[in-house]
Order: sequence, then C-alpha cells, then structure tokens
Amino acid sequence: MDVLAGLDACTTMEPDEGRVAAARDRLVTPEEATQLAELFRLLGDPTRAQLLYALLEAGELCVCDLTETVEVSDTAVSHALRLLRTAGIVASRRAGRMIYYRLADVHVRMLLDLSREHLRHG
Amino acid sequence: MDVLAGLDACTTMEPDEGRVAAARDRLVTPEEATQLAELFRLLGDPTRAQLLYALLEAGELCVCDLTETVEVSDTAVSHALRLLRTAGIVASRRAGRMIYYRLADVHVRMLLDLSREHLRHG
DNA sequence: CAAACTCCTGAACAGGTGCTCAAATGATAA
DNA sequence: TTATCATTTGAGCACCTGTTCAGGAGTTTG
Repeated sequence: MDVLAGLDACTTMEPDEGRVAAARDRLVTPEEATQLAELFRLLGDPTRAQLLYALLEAGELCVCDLTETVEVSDTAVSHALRLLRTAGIVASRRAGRMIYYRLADVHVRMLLDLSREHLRHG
Repeated sequence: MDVLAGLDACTTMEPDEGRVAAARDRLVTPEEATQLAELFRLLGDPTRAQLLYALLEAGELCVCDLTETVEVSDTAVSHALRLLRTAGIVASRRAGRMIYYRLADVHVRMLLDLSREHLRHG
C-alpha cells in the first residue's frame, strides 16, 4: 500500500472542486476529535454500555428495569444515566413516579448497532 | 410511544422464525457489552482519538508524524499506540527505523466515519 | 396527613488512567 | 565501532472515574 496514497493523488489528477470539498469535509480538527473522544468515553464503561444496549433492544425502560440489567446499585444506574442524559445520548420522560429512558437519536442507535457488528464479524 | 411496543408484538402476530432469529441476533449479553465498552474506552481519549482521525485521513503515518498532530510527547504517543495496537484497532509496519501505523480494519474506519457524521449532523 | 415507592444528589474513597522522565532497544550513518 | 535517529519500555505520580452510602425530592396510595 502506498504510504501517501491520499496525498499523491494530486500529482496524477487535476484539482477538482468536488474532491477538494470532500477532503475538507473529511478533516477532523483537534477540537472535533476531543468532542468525539468525549462521546466515546461515555460509551466506554461496562455499566453504561449495558444500559445503552438494553435501551437499544427494548426501546424504552424505567430506571428500575435498567437496574435489573446490570450488577450495580440503583444509585450507580442513576449516576450513569445522568451522565448520558447530560451528554444528549439518552432522553427521559416521566410517567407517574417512574422515569423512562430511551436512546436520544438515530445516530446513537446506528453507532451501537455498527459496533455490535464489529465485535461479531470483525 | 407505547412503552412496551416491542414486547407486545407477540399478542398481535404469530411467532415467526425469521423475526425470532433476528431478535436473538440483536440481543447483547453483559459480556459482549463489556467488550464493546472496552472498544469505546480506547477511542474515548482526546490523544488517541486525534491519532485515529489523523490515520483515517492520511491512511498511514509514522510515529514522528503522529506526534506532530497532538500536544503531547512522543513517549505519550507511543504509549497510546501500544494500547490501540494491543486491542487490534491499529496495525503497524516497520520501514527502516520508522514504524508506520494504520487503522486495522474497515469496521474501525466506519465507526470513526459514522461518529464524525453524528457530531456534525446530529 | 403519613407511608411507600421511584429516582436523584452529594460526599467520600478505592482503583484506574494518562502524562512525563529516564533509560533501553533497534536501525541507519559516519 | 561510535554516533545518531526513531521508537519503545518501565517507573512514578497527579488526576480522574465509578462505586457505595446516607439523605433528599417528587409522586402515588392508604
């Protein structure tokens, strides 16, 4: 594989506005990388990951249901959910004295789904 | 949205081997969730994330090039790369006294790519 | 009202993480 | 060989993280 394959392309092709724009879109600044790391960091804990995959399967679960899916106290689950909620990874809804959590958006679902595929067929 | 939408389906439809098998494939055990968390944890550090996105853009880079993309010492970069290499996230190749690193497989590239999209259009 | 239930908050602490420094390894050049 | 370059390794340490415990807040039930 050519070490500089991507960078050498300009010696064999004329500049192209479309490709240039696409390359600029691909660039990730240190600030963006840090934001992405923050997202991954939140997914990168066994307790939180189990909660998220439980929500991926069930759609929506209350804290007491989620507590049964992991081996920690309900307090630890609550702390974990607060981190995920603050980061916009999950959303919550009150119904009586129970609070139901769900994955916040389709991107999070795709991320969890793709990662599961990576684990099994990577 | 119905809280138990997924679970109630069996009251309105006959069992279906295809759907049952698909549901079983979707289930993530605590052990799998923990493995996935380990993957996310490794992506969840600003230094490592910057290195990975640099590799995503450039294809292949030596340690000295990678050191220029982050604000830490070459030693810290080496420690970070060892973690990623041990986990099978990056692969390395020696050429003279330089060692070139690249992303290990297409799944990692897709994961980084999808996450970048999440950050920008989520 | 009080009791019961679900969930959240703050404090404290053991354990883990990522950094730098100093030293070592492997490879090329003089 | 000796010197130099690129990278790795191990030690030490400041900082961060996730947990439990104790207590509080909001909601329904008797």
